[in-house]
Amino acid sequence: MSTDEPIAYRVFNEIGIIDQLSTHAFTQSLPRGMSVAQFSILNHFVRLGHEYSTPARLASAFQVSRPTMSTTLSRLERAGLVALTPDPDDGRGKRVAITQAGRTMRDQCIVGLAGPLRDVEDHVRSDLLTDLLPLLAELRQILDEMRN
Amino acid sequence: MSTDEPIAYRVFNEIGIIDQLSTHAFTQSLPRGMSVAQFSILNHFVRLGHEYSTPARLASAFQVSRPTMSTTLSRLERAGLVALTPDPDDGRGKRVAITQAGRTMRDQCIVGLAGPLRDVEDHVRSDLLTDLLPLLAELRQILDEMRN
DNA sequence: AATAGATAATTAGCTACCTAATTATAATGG
DNA sequence: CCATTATAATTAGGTAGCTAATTATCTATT
Repeated sequence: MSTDEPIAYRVFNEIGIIDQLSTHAFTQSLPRGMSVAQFSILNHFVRLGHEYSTPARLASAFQVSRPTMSTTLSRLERAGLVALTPDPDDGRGKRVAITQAGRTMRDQCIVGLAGPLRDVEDHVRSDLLTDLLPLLAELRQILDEMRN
Repeated sequence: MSTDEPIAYRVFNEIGIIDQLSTHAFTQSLPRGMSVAQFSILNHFVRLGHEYSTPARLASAFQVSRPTMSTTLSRLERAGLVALTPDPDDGRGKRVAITQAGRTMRDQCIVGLAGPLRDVEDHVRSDLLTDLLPLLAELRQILDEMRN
């Protein structure tokens, strides 16, 4: 199927389908109302252990536009999972910090995701993921460099 | 970075970023107002050479929900790139056919996409894409089977 | 023949992403 | 010191994807 399409087209096509299927599966396993994007932000705080960040730095960390980060942070704030405060040193900026409820929610998400993740690892031949990861990282890095 | 996350999580994370970057780049190279999703549908008609299809079959071919296909087809119809007619044999169904304007638009999209696709193929080491494709196809197939 | 159950498509309402344009504040240069 | 330029965040408006619920029609069962 599609064997006459350019190789790059076919690769990105597969990637698009996988992204869609996996995002969907993971969303299902998250607590009601949580999305992968929102979880990623909570996870970011816990993993890096930083006290706080800013919308602009988060947008750049996730390679997402600032308006997109702005609305995702609003949803997290509305749910009480993140606190937004004005930056005392810069009247334009804001500080974003995870709340205790946010940490709890992050832990619940980790629990929910564990099953589906293990499922995938169990259904796939043992080397597939370890073979894929470096190749994907290589492609991602090149695409990242190209967009400048 | 993230070396303590589950391997599957890291793989899907890379895939998500690549999907985002590539979709963005390809959208830029398409004629004004066209999206990758819309192009894919036009391309589907030309490639398979079918006279017409139905919203339901298209939704299933692209592994997308029917409401999603419904709105994408509406946009294509609004742009005159696709024609929707009632199915004469089934009062519930519709037939979808590509128009002449749709074929012309599809050709323009192919031209626009050629540059970025060649760009990627030129910037990447020669084996990366051919190494990736079968692994991605394998993963996609397994995920596809798992969601049942 | 009538009722119940599938199926086709759409509508409503949500999240994620984008660009373009606004608003507010900082930083810089004449 | 003021004007310009840059930066932070948001608002407005658009596309793509989803689920849940509607409407219409077909199919099957009784």
